[in-house]
Amino acid sequence: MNLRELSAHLGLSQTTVSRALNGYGDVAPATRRKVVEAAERVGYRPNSGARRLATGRSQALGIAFPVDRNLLLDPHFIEFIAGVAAHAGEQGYDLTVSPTTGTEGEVYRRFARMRTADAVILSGPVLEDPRIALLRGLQLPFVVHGRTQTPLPYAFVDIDNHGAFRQACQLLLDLGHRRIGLINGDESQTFARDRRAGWSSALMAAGLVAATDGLARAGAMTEENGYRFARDLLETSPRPTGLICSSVLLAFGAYRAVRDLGLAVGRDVSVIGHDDELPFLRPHTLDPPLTVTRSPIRKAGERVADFAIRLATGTPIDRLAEIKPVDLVYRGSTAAPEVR
Amino acid sequence: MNLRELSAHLGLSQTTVSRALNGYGDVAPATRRKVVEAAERVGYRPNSGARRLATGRSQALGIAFPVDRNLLLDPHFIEFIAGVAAHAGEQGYDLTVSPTTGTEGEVYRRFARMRTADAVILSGPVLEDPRIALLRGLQLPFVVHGRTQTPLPYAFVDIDNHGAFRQACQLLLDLGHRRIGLINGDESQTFARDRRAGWSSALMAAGLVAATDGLARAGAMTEENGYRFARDLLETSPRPTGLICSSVLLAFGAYRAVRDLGLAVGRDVSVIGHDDELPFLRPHTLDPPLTVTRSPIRKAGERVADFAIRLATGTPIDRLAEIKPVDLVYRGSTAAPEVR
DNA sequence: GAGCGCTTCCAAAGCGCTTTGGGTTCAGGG
DNA sequence: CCCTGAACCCAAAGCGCTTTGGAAGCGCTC
Repeated sequence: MNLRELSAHLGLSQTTVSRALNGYGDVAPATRRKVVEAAERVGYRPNSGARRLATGRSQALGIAFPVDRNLLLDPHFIEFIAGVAAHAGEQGYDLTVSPTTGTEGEVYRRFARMRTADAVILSGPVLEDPRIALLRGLQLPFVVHGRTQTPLPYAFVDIDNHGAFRQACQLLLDLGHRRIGLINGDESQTFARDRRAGWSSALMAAGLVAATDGLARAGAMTEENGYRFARDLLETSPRPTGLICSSVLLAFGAYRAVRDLGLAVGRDVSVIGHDDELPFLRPHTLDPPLTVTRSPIRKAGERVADFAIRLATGTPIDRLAEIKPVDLVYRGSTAAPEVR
Repeated sequence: MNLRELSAHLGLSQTTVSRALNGYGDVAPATRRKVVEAAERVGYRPNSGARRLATGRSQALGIAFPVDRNLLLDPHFIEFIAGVAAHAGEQGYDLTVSPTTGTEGEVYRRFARMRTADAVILSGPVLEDPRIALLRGLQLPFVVHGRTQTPLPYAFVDIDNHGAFRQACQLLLDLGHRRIGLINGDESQTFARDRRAGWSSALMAAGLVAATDGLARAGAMTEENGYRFARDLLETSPRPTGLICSSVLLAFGAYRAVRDLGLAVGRDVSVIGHDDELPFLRPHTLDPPLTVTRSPIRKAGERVADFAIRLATGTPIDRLAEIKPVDLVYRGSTAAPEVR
């Protein structure tokens, strides 16, 4: 069933039916109701190719899917995509994921030229991200998950990484900790830098300037790295009594390291992790339950999709910037350090 | 730059340029070369909407993305998608993921009616899967990752789950184990049933008919469940000396359970896991390194995409069925049971 | 009752591609 | 020298939708 058939069936012109269905004016309420009902009844769905051709818009969001880079290793990214997909779907938008090896430029160029996506979503921004300039050049609307350095305004959704990690570190300081290690994600990415900055700013403010030296490790957020980094830090002397991890996966590894060294989480070493709410790794099921800074990455995905759609439909960029606050959830993995 | 401009630029008709670019006959080799070069040079990309409209095909593969069901919790699914995306991209196909809450019917109907995907990919089939009939009814080509029960032939890619788990169980039997537990994925899904059948057939063949009773657990393949199920099994008496897990994530949890009970993997309890080669959870990094049955789920994704594209371009279904063999990799987590 | 402004509808012109159904040219056979 | 067929190319007709530029009808006012 296509538009022509539907309008013939209704005894109306294609114009009117189209306008009725797309919510334009110039059509009497009664007519509109009739049209909408009929469309519903016969199960009319506009052909996406035709609409795409006629409007030049594709009703799709694009996202580059790096098949060999770190991002993919990363369940965080996936959970984020889930959020994007969920919201896009609700709004009748498709999500086109285009895999890419190496640089994403090729994909964006295709998106732009084939008009295959109305807006694209940028993940894992680094401090000076060449993709920004590329997308601007291509005139392809984009929204960034995270932030980056660029003179011009751009649409983004981020969480308060700095604040979260400052607060986490402050909590440990307040409990009496003095040597607090940081197990961070890849510090070429902005979120990780922000977190490090948050952590060190708390230490600085407490007058522990030297305390940042050698107490940070960074790398891909895997359990394995969590173990390695934690073990590495815990073997320095004097031993840190607190560890702040950029993900639950890292914290997971840190727990294992603590145990392996014959220590106990909570008693000997306080641990805080950042919880993106990955559904298959829940911090409260750890033993002891993990204290976390928490911000659901899926929700961020939804918000990003929302921004992307609005951007594609004309909302000005400067309205599309958001920094979400982060919760701090106190659980059993943090305590005052033992007196020695 | 569109076709018309390109052909004007070349002094040829749109027809010829189109035919040259799409590899049809009726165009002189020299002309073709010239056209292809020019297209390359000016960076011509056909407008996907227009092509879609003209051909009725979309050059896209579809996949329903369940945002609230178990699948999504599941890094296995994601790794699979990565494979699909990688191969699709290589072949110039897009991957449209359409999120769905609850049933996938709505999504497929949309795919079919809007011709938004030339073929769809079906994940996590259950024994009697209603989606099969639906897709057949919609005339939407599909390929299944896994298998299901249906009278008519269908395209699928599966691994030898039965053989793999029989072999894993046989290995433990050969080492002298007699009580061997199974920690399985959700047994409404076919792969999990097949694995259970493989496990029990090995036990049966060894004359241990009763040994299957109460020694199997099943549920979502999370670390948490791995822990719960393993702990549960290890607290039965007599204690099983071997555990076979349907995923490394489960095995991960099982390790934790073994340790928590003051036992040691390898010495007191032999563990085997199924390794889908999730890049962020590597079995050989466990301590002791995990013995696995191994089959990269990403490769399966690539193969499924390959099948889907071929299906969309006319390859008959009966050529598109494949059952991959599974490797068994022997590592330190398996040993002969202690004599008691 | 002519003129005007509204509302409601429509015919028709594209959007950029593929594909049908011929043309035209040229070589070679009768 | 004409005819035939092969090789190459082209004009034009859609594909199904949106959107422009009116037209028709209606109730007013002047």
